Amino acid sequence: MKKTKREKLEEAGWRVGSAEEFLALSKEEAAFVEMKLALADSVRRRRQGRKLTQTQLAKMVGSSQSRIAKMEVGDPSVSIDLLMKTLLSMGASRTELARVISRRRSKARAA
Amino acid sequence: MKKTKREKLEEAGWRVGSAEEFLALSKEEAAFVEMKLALADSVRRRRQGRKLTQTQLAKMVGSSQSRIAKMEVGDPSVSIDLLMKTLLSMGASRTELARVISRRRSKARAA
DNA sequence: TGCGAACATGTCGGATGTGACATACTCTCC
DNA sequence: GGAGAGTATGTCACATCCGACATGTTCGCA
Repeated sequence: MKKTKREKLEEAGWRVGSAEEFLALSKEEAAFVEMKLALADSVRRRRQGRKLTQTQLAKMVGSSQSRIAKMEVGDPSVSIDLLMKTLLSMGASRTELARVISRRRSKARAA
Repeated sequence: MKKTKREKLEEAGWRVGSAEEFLALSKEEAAFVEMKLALADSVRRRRQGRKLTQTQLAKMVGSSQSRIAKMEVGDPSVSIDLLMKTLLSMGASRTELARVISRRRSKARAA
C-alpha cells in the first residue's frame, strides 16, 4: 500500500470536481479520496440538518471541534474509520453509509 | 468516540452470527465491526477467486502476508481504510465497495 | 468599527495501525 | 511421519491518527 504522501496537496487543490486529471493520482487513490470527501460532506449535511454546531456534535460523539472541522473538510489526518464511526453514532445505518460511499460528488451543495 | 477496547474479545468470540446480543456492544459498534468483517470476507473471496496466495497478494498491494491474514480474519489491528485501499487496488469499484458495506453476513461461506 | 459565534488550521503527547519478521498451526502428498 | 505450501499469530520499530488546546479566519449584528 502506497503511503498517501502528497495527499494534502491533492485534496487542497481539488476539493471540487473530480481529482485525478491533475497530479497523476492513480484510479484507486482518486476513488479513495472521493469516498472520503463524500463521507465528509455527509457529516456536514447531517450536522447542519440537525442544526448543530461543530462543538455540539463534538461533545455528542466524544471528539473535539477541531477534529469535526477536519473531518468535514476531508483533512488528510482523518481516517475513513473515524468518519464512519461518527456517521454511525449520528444514527446512520450501514445502508446509508453504502449509499454515501457510492455517491458521486455534485458540484453544487444540494441537500 | 469510544475507543474499541474490548474489540478483540468481541470479534474473537463472535466471528459468526451477529455480535451484540452478548457483551453489550452498542448498535453502532456492532454495525462497525460487521462492516469490517464484510470487507474482510470480500478481500478473501476476491483473492481466492483469482487464485492468489496471501503472499502474492501482499506483494501486489505492497503489504505483507501477515497483514493480509489479519485483514481476512478481521483482526482489530486492521483499519477499514486499509481494507478499502486493498480492495480498491484489487480492482473493486466504489459501487462494489458500497455493496459489500451494506451486505449482511451469510453464515455459510458462499461465493 | 468592534465583538462574539462558528468554523478552520497548526501543533503536541499519547494511542493505534502498519509492514516486517519469526514462528506456529494445518493441510496434502509422498 | 516428514516435507513443503499456505495461513495464522505474536511482536517490534516506526508511521499515522486522535483528542485537546491555542490561535486564526470569516461572518453577522449592533
